[in-house]
Amino acid sequence: MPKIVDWDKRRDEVLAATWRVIAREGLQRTTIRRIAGEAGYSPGVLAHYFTNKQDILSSALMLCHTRVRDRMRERTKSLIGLDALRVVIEEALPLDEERDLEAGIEINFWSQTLGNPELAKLQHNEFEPILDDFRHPLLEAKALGQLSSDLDIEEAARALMVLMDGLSIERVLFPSRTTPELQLRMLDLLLRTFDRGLEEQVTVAVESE
Amino acid sequence: MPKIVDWDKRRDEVLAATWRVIAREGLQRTTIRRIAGEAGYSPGVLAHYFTNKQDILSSALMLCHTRVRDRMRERTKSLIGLDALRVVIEEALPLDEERDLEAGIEINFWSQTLGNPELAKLQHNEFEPILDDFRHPLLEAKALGQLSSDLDIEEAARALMVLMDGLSIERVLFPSRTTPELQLRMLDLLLRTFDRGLEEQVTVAVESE
Amino acid sequence: MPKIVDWDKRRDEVLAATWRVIAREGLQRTTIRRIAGEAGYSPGVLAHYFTNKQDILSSALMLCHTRVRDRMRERTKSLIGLDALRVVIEEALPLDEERDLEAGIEINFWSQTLGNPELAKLQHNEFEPILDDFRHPLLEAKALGQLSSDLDIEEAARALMVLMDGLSIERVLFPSRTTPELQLRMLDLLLRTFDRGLEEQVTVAVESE
Amino acid sequence: MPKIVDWDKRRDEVLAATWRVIAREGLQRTTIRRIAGEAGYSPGVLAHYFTNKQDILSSALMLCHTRVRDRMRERTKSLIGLDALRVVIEEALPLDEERDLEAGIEINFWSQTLGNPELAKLQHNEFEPILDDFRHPLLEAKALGQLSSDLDIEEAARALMVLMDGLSIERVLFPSRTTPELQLRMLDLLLRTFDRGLEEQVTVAVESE
DNA sequence: CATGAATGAGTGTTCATTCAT
DNA sequence: TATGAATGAACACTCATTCAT
Repeated sequence: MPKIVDWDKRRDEVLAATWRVIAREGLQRTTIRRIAGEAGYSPGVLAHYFTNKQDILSSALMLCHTRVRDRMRERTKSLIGLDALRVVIEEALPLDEERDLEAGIEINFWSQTLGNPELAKLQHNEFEPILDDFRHPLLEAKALGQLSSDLDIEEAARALMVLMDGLSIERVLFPSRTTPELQLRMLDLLLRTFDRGLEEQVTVAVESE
Repeated sequence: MPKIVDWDKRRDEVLAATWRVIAREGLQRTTIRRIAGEAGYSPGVLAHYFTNKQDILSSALMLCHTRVRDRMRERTKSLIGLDALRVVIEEALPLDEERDLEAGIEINFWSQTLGNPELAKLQHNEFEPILDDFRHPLLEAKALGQLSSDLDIEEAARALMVLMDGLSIERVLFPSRTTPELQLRMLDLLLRTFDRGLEEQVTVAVESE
Repeated sequence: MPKIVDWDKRRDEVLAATWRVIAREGLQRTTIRRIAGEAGYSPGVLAHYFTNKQDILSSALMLCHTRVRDRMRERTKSLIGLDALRVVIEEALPLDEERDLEAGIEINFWSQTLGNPELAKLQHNEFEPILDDFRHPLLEAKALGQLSSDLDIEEAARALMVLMDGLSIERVLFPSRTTPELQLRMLDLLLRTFDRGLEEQVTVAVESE
Repeated sequence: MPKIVDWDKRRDEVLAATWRVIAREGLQRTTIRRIAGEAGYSPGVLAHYFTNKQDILSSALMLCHTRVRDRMRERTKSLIGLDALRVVIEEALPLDEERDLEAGIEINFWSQTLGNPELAKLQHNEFEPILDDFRHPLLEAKALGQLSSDLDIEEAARALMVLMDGLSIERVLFPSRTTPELQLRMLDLLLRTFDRGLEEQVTVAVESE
């Protein structure tokens, strides 16, 4: 009877080790040897579970997205509209250690993506699903009358995505200056513009003159 | 009779070549040999003008910042307040090819920074000056009464910085989906929140009920 | 109750798989894993039937020789002299797909043999038996008066062996230029020199002047 | 003033070392490290003079052909016809240490060629020139009346090529049994068949009955 | 000053072999 | 017996760096 290992469990072990190495050393210094060492295996063993380094890295990035999205789904199960939106965006922002790590992983892949067609394709495939995560609660909220009826959903979703990416890189590069509190203030600033459409604001401003 | 070379000119030539290589090949494939080849020199000559590869890369990043800042200064010489602010932020956003290139360079360095204390230090040193570029016209505009008197300058400056970084990465990763027009709409969305402080908005909203 | 496996059958299965892999991938790309996969077994099982990779390869080469010799024996059972000789040499030449394969296997081992004492010893042990396959029908034919009485059997046998090896490599490297027809013409050229000894030819030539 | 090395001389040094390693270890055990060590350089230096290992090996094979052909040209400068033919074929046969080495190199490449399209193409390109080396003196000799007027030059040239390859592999695998004397006897056997065409032999044979 | 030859460590990857199950 | 997980060395290749010229 041969030794049977849980394939997926091993893969997850290796990917977890990959994350730790990326977070500690940076993606450029993330080598197969270091990953294997971090996971407690010999370098050759990775060949059993991944076709090559690219596979490991792509899987690590996918795992990053998957984890975030799983948490979003989990925490928004019984929420709708603005409540759901807030949870979604809060899961995407680097507000605690776990999400700091995820933000660091993601950012490490950005520059890699530029010269790597395979990673570029993966990132492009992920674009719409991520946007959907924002679009869906936005649509709900608008339907519920929680947001301005003039709100451009596409623009709002992109604004959230830009905020998420901007805060991620600033948190990672300047952690002490990009506290969770600051991030939430920035988020509030943006969300408040959704409340009241631009035209309406202009109208009110004119009236108040 | 020793040949006298223009030290700074040589350095700038090399750094320009470095940019071209980074833009074409990505930072990971940017080698000393390729930089030297691009600049038309032999690999060994770089040792005369830079202490090592790290020095070249750091200098290239500094040059990126310097260029942006020089253009900001040039174009805001005769402007103040909101007009200056707009020029400053537009120089920082990837709205044309030149700034696309600069955004690409910058982003290439982000992941490098994580595992590289020297680069990290450099980035930290750059933090305040960049923020100052936003603070200064904001303060002017506020003093001129162009912005809400309640506006938190620090928060506004950071919000601009976050927007700049967020739009930079999205432009680089998804250029066709992050057009100059979209960027300017996002910028307007943010700037409009500066016009009218949050409390005021709330007040108005309450009044209109 | 332990499972009883047919040892020799398993070995033959593995060796057949080895041939297929060598023919498809070349000896250099012939790995234990690929052989095991081709045979439908796990990599580790080969250790039960062979001491190591070298053993597998040596056995595969032996099988190549054995097959040729078995066919020779089978087809020459009721033949003697020149008739037997022709069958023997035709079995050894790459005149059809099966023998093309065998020639390819053999040639793959040639270069391996040079740096591999074990294979070298095996090839040396095979030298005399192969030569015997030619010697025996040659002796018969000479005794039957089918060949020149001056014929040096040793030289003739070696000439056949050289022809066989030369045609094998040319067939494998340049198949379209080394057709079965060409091979048979070359064979006839050689066999005709056996018919009439050299001295006799010279004599005739002198007489005809 | 930089250190200037003779590029071609270095390449030849490396190729000579490559030959020695191939002859000693076999092509499969011929690694870049071993070649570099044999040449007295560090492994990395080979990258200066060759694009990759394939380049080294292809060049080594080409050098093998070039050397043989150069010697042929040199030694046949003042010879024509049968005299030239004999020199040509003797330069191609492994009759001394130098040509033993060349034969060993050539044979090592045979099996490699099978799974290597680049080498295969090189071998195919070499086919006709090699054949020409035999064709040319054969045509001369025929024109001079030194060979049978019925001789098929194409067939004769191929027969010489087959003999050369066959004797090469036998010399390399069984050096003690494939002495220069034996090789020359085999060569004479073949050359004599060129003297007197097949039809003539048959005619004479019939007449003598 | 400038060259480019040379170094040697480090990369991803492959693979024969071992061995606990 | 049979499995396939695991090892660790070897591979070709890349590259920052050094240094004699």
